[in-house]
Amino acid sequence: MKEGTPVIPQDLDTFHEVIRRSQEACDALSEAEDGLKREILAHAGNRWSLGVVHALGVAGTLRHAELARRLEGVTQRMLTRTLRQLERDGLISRRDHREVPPRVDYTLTELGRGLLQGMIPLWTWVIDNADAFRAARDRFDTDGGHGDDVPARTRSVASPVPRS
Amino acid sequence: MKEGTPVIPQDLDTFHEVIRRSQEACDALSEAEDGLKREILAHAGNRWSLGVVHALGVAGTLRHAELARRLEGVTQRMLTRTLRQLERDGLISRRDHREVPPRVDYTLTELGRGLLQGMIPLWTWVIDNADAFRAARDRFDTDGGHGDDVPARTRSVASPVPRS
DNA sequence: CAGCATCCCGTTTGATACTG
DNA sequence: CAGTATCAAACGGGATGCTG
Repeated sequence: MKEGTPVIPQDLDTFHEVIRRSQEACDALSEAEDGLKREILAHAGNRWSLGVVHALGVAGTLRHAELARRLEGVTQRMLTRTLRQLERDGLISRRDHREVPPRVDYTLTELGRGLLQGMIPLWTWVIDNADAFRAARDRFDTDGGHGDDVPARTRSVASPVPRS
Repeated sequence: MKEGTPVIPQDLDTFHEVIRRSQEACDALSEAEDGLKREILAHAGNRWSLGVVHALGVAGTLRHAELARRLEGVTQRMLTRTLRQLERDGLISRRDHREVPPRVDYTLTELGRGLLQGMIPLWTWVIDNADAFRAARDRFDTDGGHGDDVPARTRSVASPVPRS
């Protein structure tokens, strides 16, 4: 287990301090803000949003087709949808050159860059702990759910079918 | 517009530097990792996951019913679902005391605490820029989509119906 | 109290085909 | 090339009722 060591070495004290701060921040705001928070996160989890934002963050400006190529696997439909949503959220800006072969390009806004920056520590962390995630998942699925760590060990991995 | 000033004052140079670093981190890993990254984010956006993780982060350990009370609005079904998912991801750990009135409590794992910590800067940022988000949305919806910023200004706010 | 099963709805995602 | 329209599948999410 050469990866069992890192995983947030913070003291629990420090940890709760930080959480407290965020707690206050949340309480200081209305429910609407809390919804917004979750909404943004939800959009970020929207399957292609991350890829788009990241691609634009790296490349600066990209055309529709270029984005489609970089994400590879996305359909025009979903790409357009995603772009619309991101645009609506003010994360990217759309520029239509209105030329005869259509030409539209997208770029991150200030807001979009800010979000991307805010994301990086998080998902760098996710990548660093990818093994831990997989291990946890394996453990869970192998036990057949949490199984209950029943004293009588009748569980014996009856259902090898993971439902995810 | 007393809120038009802040919004990430970083230089573009610094910005691209940071993005570059994350780009390398991504490229250094397989597609599976990229999927994992998105998957985690998606789970985080799952409506109740955030609340559960946050609640556990603050309280340390909570029972099923206690969580239900704190989230208020969640159904047992969704709470159980969420807990299962989080458990599977290795973010929380479940402990069944197997007593006669059932008693199960949940707590964050090391991994869960790490994720929560990684989340905080992000969503603090979201809260800080809540106004900017709302403004962007207003702007977008009022224009009737991106509308095309057509030279002929025929748009004149025809559809006051926001479809979200 | 904890949690599972069932039904049921809306949204998201995708495959495909079509327009300017 | 950029975008829309339509259809169908998958999933999230809620309501309700039932177990141990």
